[in-house]
Amino acid sequence: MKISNNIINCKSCVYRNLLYEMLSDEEYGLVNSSRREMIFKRNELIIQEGDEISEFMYLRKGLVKLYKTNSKGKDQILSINRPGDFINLLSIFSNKTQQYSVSVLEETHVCAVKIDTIFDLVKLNSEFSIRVMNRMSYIADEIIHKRFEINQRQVKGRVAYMLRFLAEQIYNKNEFRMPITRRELGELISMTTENTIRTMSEFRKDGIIEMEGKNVNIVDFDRLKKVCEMG
Amino acid sequence: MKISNNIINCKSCVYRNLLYEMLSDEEYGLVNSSRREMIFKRNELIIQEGDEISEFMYLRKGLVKLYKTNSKGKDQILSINRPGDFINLLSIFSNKTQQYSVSVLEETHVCAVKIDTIFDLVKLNSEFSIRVMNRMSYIADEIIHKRFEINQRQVKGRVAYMLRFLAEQIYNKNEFRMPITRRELGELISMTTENTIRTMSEFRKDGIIEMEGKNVNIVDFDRLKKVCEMG
DNA sequence: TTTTAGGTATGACATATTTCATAAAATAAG
DNA sequence: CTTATTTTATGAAATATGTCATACCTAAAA
Repeated sequence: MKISNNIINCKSCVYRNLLYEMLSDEEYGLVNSSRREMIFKRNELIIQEGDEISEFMYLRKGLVKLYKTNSKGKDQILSINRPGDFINLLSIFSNKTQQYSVSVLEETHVCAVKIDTIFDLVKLNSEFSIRVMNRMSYIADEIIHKRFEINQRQVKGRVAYMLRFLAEQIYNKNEFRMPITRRELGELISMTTENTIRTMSEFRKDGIIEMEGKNVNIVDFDRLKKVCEMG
Repeated sequence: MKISNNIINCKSCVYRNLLYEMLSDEEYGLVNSSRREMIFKRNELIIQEGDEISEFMYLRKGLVKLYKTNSKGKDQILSINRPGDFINLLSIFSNKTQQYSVSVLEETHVCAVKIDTIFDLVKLNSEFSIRVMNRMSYIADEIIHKRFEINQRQVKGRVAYMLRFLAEQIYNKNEFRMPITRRELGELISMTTENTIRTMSEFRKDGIIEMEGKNVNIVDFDRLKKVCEMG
């Protein structure tokens, strides 16, 4: 990780609308003065489960995974997050430590605002409070809903679901470079690496996708959808 | 459902400490004046996914399940909730409809406060806001953590985990009457009813539990724990 | 450049889980 | 109280998934 010294002006930030729009100039100044920006490279750890929470963090750029590690050292990925997502909002008001780990899939720029500032803003501006609650609600629903969808499918349906997610939500096109390994894909859908690889191969043999290393091209989206809906 | 006319005084309510402790007498008065109390019997539906959210609801007494229904009509239970749990707090600030259904396992008394009142309180009292966020955090973590635990186990481990949950968190004793059917237990751990039943029978044959209809007695808790930890 | 570690790939076999069938027991409905 | 429906129960067969072994490829490290 390195601290960025090329800090982009907040006025032009996407979060101005997403979270900070109701703040007065003075309140917005509080955010800026307690804010720092960091750059993380692939595989770096941004947040470790169990750490003290001292900053509220969100992505300005990049892609990360949010996950938990079990007692046997196995990871379970809860979500893939990108700019516009608040990576630790769900834990900030918990009076606990970080509940999830976050690590980097694609080079990521993180904005970090001191948590005390966030508490101050909540005290100063009730519109901001409500927006924070709104975002918490959204984040929780995203994670819970994704698990709900995954749990009712079996391997093929799960892989299809995640490929759709990547194509539709993350990259907005049918051809993309997988941001995660097959093992990580397995950790996302609670399946073994081998089965995940096998299923991808099967989709290739069936003519649903084309693959070359990490590059994936969904050539028969309708069939992918069907597999996704069948379970 | 029937409206209760024997409304218990809020001053003596467990929620006074859990959620409302920082409210002034005047603010607390707002809660009371927009509050109603309802009684639901087993299997009644308290909240239907998709309903408009007009009230903030929580249990004074009883036991409920919170669940989602998939496109094929199958339910997936996300949590079992009892007094002290806020059954729709996670959805109130979402600007959406109810995200989960809630139905009754054991006769339940529900307090319902108009959602406008909750918004007013958030605006009036920032300590209250922070407490609300704290509770949202807690609720989301509970659901997410439970799925995390369930997903890393196979049938035996899952059933063991839920039996421990019932014994340790819900009833505080090793002998209890199952508040859910085997099918519901299956919906809670994402397994078929048959497998769930089979696993319970196996635990009985192995001398881990005694069973008679819905009555369960965990006679070898150590072994149940071991099964739970093995996965 | 060579070495090393991790990622992708696939087969064969073991195990876990679902599905389908059937039946007794318990509970709800008339 | 009788009848219908749901719940619990179990077996056998089909299917899905995990495990172990092995190989090759790729990217990072020495």
